[in-house]
Amino acid sequence: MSSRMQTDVAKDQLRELILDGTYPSGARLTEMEVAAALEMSRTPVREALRALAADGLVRPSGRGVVVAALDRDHLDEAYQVRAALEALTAELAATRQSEGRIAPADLVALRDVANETAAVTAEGRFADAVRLNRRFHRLIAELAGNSMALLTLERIWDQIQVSTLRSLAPPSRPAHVSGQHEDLVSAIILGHADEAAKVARAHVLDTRTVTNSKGEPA
Amino acid sequence: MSSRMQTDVAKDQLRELILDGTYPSGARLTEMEVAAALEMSRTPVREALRALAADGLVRPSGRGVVVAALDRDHLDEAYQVRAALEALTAELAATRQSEGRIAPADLVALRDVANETAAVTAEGRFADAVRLNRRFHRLIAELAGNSMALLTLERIWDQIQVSTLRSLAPPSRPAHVSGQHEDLVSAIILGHADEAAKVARAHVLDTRTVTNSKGEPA
DNA sequence: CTTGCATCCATTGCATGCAATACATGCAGC
DNA sequence: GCTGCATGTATTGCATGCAATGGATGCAAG
Repeated sequence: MSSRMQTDVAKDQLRELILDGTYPSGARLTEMEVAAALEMSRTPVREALRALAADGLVRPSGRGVVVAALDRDHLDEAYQVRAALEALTAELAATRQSEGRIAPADLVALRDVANETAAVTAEGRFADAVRLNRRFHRLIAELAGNSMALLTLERIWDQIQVSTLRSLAPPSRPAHVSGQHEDLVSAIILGHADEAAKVARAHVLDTRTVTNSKGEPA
Repeated sequence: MSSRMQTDVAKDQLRELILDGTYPSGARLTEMEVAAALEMSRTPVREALRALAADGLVRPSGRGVVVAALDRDHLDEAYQVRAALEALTAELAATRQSEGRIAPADLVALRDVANETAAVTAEGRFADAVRLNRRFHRLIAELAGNSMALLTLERIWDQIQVSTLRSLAPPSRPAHVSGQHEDLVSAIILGHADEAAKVARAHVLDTRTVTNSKGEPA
């Protein structure tokens, strides 16, 4: 049964196509179109679309579904939830580290990703930067050892990503963001749970301000 | 389209049956059984089961699905996420209150539910207490005005509820719990955001300890 | 040129058929 | 009596047919 059903294939492929902007937000998808594109029947496509709707990536709109985008208010809400959860994962990761339950190699990997993210951002490779940034935050969530938090965050990240795709802008202060990442890594490595939580929350809310405000001056 | 499809009916009914213990955790459900019980074909049932699986209420298990229960570790994870999110909603609700954006009647309603919860708990009507307790927490999430947080919490509440159904035990210190509810209501009414967050987090983690520990003495 | 309405048809929601398959059952060998 | 394998069967995953529906289209009236 677990042999990757077509439903799963369809869901993963559609998710990918939505998150990389091939199907931009607002695009209308019909079962038959997608079925034709993925060369399968309507049934698995239908199930995939419903699953994506449950994840908030598409939204039923009259006939068929459209790729969803959060409006400004809902995007703000998503960032608030994300901030709360990333504060949690950062805190948990730092705590585990202070208890010696995190492998040094994992911390090295985390720092490497942070550095790589800073590098590609500085180079202006924004698509790569988005991917690495997300990987950075996911690594922390994984270090937290809370699968429920990770799962919940993945859903929220997806929604934020699809909602901010069109404004695929560089951070206004790349060095600032990289510095925050660095601070977060340090707090985790040092096992400072409260500090890690504080930095993580501030970082997420800061990111929200940058990507989601009209004209916040530096 | 929005005219309550059979898929939705099936999902809601099954969710209800699972949450009230009619289908206890571990019970195996087959598409055909459910289809017969709900008097519809396999297709909408199938979609409902997949939706419930995405919500974590059932889990595919070989042929068919079984009603899911979180093991001790995952239940702990769920409580951590819940604590983080309820701290957020309490904080947001208090903030809105301090900004005068909450109708007095809503606060009265909140206090009423808290009192009623305390009353039925004291009376030993535990099933009612569970329902009211959940309503209490949901009211706060609604006052927070963050639909994403509310949605996320609903999912987690569902999973916790189905996982703790069998131990439908009274809180070991009902007055203690009621006092925490009271403190939370007060913090929100006074608009003390930080305090509300702190109390909410502590309350959830306290609940976890009580319901999820082996033999914590009173 | 715009507005209202009737018609049409694309598209969905649901039912059902069919093949694949995982699990249970029972039998043989040890 | 226990273990391993073969066979049978229940149940799924997917495809497809059919009726319902709602949005688009075109026409007529103002």
